[in-house]
Amino acid sequence: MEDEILKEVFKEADFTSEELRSIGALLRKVSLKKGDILLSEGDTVLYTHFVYSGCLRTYFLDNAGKEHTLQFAIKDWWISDYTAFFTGDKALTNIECIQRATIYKLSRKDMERLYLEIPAFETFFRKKLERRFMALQKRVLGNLAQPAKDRYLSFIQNYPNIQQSVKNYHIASFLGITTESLSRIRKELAR
Amino acid sequence: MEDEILKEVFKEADFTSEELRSIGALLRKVSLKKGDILLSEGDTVLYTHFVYSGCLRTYFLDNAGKEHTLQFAIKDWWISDYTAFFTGDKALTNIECIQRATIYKLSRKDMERLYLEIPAFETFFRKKLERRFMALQKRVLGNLAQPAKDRYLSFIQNYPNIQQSVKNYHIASFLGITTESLSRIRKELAR
DNA sequence: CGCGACGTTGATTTGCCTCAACGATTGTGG
DNA sequence: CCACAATCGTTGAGGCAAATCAACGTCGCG
Repeated sequence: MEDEILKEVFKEADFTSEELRSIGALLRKVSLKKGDILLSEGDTVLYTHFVYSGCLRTYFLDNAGKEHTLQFAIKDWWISDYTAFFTGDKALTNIECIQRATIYKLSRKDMERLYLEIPAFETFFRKKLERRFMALQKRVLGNLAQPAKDRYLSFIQNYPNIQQSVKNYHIASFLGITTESLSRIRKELAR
Repeated sequence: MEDEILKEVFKEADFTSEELRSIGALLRKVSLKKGDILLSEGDTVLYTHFVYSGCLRTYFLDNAGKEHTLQFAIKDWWISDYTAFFTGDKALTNIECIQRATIYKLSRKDMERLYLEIPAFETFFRKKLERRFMALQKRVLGNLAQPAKDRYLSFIQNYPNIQQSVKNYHIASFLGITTESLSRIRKELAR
């Protein structure tokens, strides 16, 4: 994997150049086109993925057949079915490429080894996890405390770059509303 | 701090007994009675807290004056305003003791030092964080995909021990519904 | 061009909220 | 230990935000 890309993946980390090299040797490039499924419900989840370009989403399919988007990922984000990735259980979600993407995958096995060998590696992912945790908590709070319109406004404010890459029905399924409701909200805001 | 308690706090961790001792030296016991406020909105959050006994809750107060419970914590759980604790920002939430409690607090400063000195300490909290992350994601999914009744059923199934310690209006504010709605749900389920 | 995917609009329904009143339970001071 | 108040939970009537169901534009693409 190319050096500039590797530096970008771990730009906030505190690695020596040898450490960086040995980590980079474990990342594998994957190219995806729009519509590709990176992961399906029921799969064993061996990898987490760094998004170098493009856009992906994790979604859950409920009993009624409705999709609920858990996560979007664009440049510089990591994406996986984390619950399955952390526990070893089968995936409950699906990951779909929604805009032609280049990603780099890293296996749980290699991560476990790196956690032991390179303390700074564990620090890097602990901090990533802290940030993801905060974002999720903010989302829970939004779901509890805000009506749909406010959640939509927060969304386009917090993820201006994602908004361009995704369809409105993806946003609706992320916010927990129907496409019709989102359409009406957007109409009202357009005034 | 007493050795048996210390062992319980870190029972899943892989520490040497010297490591355990030096960590234990940094934990401070705090006793709380029902109604005590451990942390208020606007505070600087210097500590995270291990609950040895009793029950606490983290809640957010919205503009309309409504409470939204983010987290309950009973025996063996850690509790804080994590967003403020991680970032150093002021707390946006409050933490209240809802059942006489004994807790042990650990400062961020000490944690940072331990992260550097004892890699197994970072592993311990990374894994804790992974579990918290999974729980939160499950909650987001529930909010998106389930009606109030199903969320209530999941709650009493997942937290049977907490249910005894908290009032119904605490549960309602956790589920994102009113006490009246919860009352009607319970009535319907009682049949 | 014509078809499928996406977004919009309208009519109606529904799950949950609001407001108000009233039991039940808990806690407390006399 | 009882009396009374405060807190907590329940019930009912009415309202609202968002869902459902159905139909119809519009855009992009094979």
